[in-house]
Amino acid sequence: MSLSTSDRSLVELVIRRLNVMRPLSSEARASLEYALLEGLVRAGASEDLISEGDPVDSVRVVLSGWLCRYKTLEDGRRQIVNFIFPGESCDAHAFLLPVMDHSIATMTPVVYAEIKRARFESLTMSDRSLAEAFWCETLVNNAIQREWAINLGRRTALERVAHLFCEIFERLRPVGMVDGNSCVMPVTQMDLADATGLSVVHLNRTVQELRATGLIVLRDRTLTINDLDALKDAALFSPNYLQLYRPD
Amino acid sequence: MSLSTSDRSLVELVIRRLNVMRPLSSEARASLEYALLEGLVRAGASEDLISEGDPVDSVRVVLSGWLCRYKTLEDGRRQIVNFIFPGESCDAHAFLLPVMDHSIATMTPVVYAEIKRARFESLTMSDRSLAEAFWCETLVNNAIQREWAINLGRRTALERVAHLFCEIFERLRPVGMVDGNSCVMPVTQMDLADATGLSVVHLNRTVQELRATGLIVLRDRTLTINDLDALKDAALFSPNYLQLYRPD
DNA sequence: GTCGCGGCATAACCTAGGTTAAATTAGTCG
DNA sequence: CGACTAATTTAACCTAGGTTATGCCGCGAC
Repeated sequence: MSLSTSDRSLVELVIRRLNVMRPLSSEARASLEYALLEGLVRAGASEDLISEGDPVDSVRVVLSGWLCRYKTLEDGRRQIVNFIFPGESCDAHAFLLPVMDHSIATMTPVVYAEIKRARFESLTMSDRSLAEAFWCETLVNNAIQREWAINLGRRTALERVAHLFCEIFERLRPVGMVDGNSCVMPVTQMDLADATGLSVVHLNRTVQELRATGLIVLRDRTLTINDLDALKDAALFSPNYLQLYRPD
Repeated sequence: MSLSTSDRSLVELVIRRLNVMRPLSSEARASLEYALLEGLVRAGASEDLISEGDPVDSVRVVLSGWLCRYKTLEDGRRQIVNFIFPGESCDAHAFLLPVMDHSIATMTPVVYAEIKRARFESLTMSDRSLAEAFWCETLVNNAIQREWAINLGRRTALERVAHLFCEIFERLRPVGMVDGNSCVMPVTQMDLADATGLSVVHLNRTVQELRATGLIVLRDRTLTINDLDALKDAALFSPNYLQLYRPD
């Protein structure tokens, strides 16, 4: 695939983000950059990249676009169990288990880098900090999954939606994808409903309510949060679980 | 702490279980066994072993008893986000992140082995299969967490409770803790409610319903599943996500 | 242009599950 | 054994959120 300047800067972004998780040696950064640039792939919106039951033999690192992990029940009920944002990897280490337990779909057009298992393992085995950075990502993912459990199990509709907006905003911020108090929101209300365990109708009602109270503006696929602290209060949102900042 | 014959057999059980995840070398088994026997600790029921916000510097491996991971909201709402059963480890690798994002509490008296971070890391660095076995555990945990998301977000009360019973049964089976079609159920309905995102009253109603249809008997802290396949159907339960059996 | 379709919005109605309260039973500590 | 307390059960009532339906808007295909 042909490389553009913007692809290169996206790769920089991934590396900068991993570097925040664990400081990477310059060799690690260089070899990862090389591997990423070599495996660039583009995909359209609403494509399944991998489905529940599929075996895995590569790692995908997202450079741009939004994806989601989801599971479905036999009768069609669908639950989005997590989003995947630029800079994050799809299935680091998933190849350690025989098959996928969930599916991954694109929600927008995406650019990602695909690294074959053998290549990925030789990268991480030759540099401990790189291995740890990817593992940290997996651990944070696990923490996000737990937060979603309490979101789905114990928060009201309003709190859930507010919480999701806070989380999206805070996860997009460190990869430079928020602009002031706004960020893109390139997904349908159907998707938001599937992520919050609500029906589309009630999701819509809830968004109306958040608009009416002036907490957010959601228009033209853009989310604007007028008062982030107030939204966090409404959501009972506490960002610790995202582990965005190392203490040291 | 003094060792009993039964402690030794519990340690065997942990090692057998990890060995199913990844075949372990005999040296790995021996050194792990030694580390486990050295760190035995007992705790009573309803004790917090570690709380949200605490730093972590050891790994606990459960030999007997039930624990749960939970999160709470400021106003007291509580969500149990997962159970921890004998043979499983509490927080393998959690020390890679600065602090805990959730709390872990005992639900019954427990026996566990505590391995300090440095010891754990030297164990896993000297044997790749051991490291992979523990990582697989973390990955399966992640998969369970996703299944809980769809459980909380998209299943009805009856399906949720039935699903939880199926999961508990299937997770206890490989560690020899089911007897025919029965297993212990040493937790209160309050706990089951917090795990399924229901109120205690409705949890009770739902259990009554499962009893009335003859699917289960729940009495004297013992769960008996009369027809496991029927219960799985009622729950839309599919055990893939537990990755209990390696394909090979 | 207009046909068709996907996404958003709103209304009317309904039900699964929450809440409150009180009775019953089981367990624990003297 | 009796006194407390924690856990279960049941009942009455209520509300958050689901369901069904309908209209509207914007957009791509032709």
